[in-house]
Amino acid sequence: MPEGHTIHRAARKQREVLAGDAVQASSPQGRFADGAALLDGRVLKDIEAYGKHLFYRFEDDLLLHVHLGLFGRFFTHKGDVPPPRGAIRLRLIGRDAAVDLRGPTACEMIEGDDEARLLARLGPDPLRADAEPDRAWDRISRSKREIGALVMDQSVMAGVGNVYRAEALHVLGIHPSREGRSLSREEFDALWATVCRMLADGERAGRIVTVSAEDAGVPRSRIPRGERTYVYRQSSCRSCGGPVSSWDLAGRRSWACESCQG
DNA sequence: AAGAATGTTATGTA
DNA sequence: CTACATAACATTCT
Repeated sequence: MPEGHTIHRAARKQREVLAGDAVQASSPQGRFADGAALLDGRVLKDIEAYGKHLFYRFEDDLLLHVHLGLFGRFFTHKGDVPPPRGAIRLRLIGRDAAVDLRGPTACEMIEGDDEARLLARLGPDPLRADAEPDRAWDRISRSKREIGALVMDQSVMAGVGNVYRAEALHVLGIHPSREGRSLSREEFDALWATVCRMLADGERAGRIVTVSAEDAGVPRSRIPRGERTYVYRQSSCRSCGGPVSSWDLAGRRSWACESCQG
């Protein structure tokens, strides 16, 4: 479910309801019991998102790293906290709400230079004010790899996933199979700006809607499920109506309109 | 009800 | 060293 926008949104929302106070931490399913025991009763000082990674900073320099992976999800309970059902890896209960975590790829206590090592593997994050897009340009402009593989490579830029890769390249008319080094600086700048806009938009809306209201013919908030993207999981292009081809690119399904992105 | 999916990493092969 | 493929792992939905 998550690309970078989901992660940043979770950080912001959870910061509002959890940060600044002691939290009650538990791992009802047991797999994270040791970590939860360490965190229980401590003050959660801040939550920070970087790409698709989340860092929970607790008092006494305790640091929790969470990565949702493909299936991970948060559930927030306001008011009464229901008894845990199923495989909840982590439950944090704060003053205003409780947050459950299920299905993460990573939910672990880290220390020392673990955080620095993780961050060193990440490219600039379009949702962060401190992002340095030139770092992404350096990689892309020198690479023979396909641009569709590069934009999803978290060490090139952090936060873009399979939906935004398809959609961002589509609106710019760039075919995912083009070599990274074939992009002009202008094309890269437009790509970066588009990815920034799309991710920020997704964070605000809480879901991915790349189709414009004009193209959809209805307000963006009312576009039906399955019609919110131009080419991602589409058989025909929602922009020009032409056929959309799909194939495997860097281990994930990729979509492109051969007419718009020829 | 099998299979795909808004992801990453470790490992093997060329 | 680079590139690419495969497997592994997490869970929900159709």
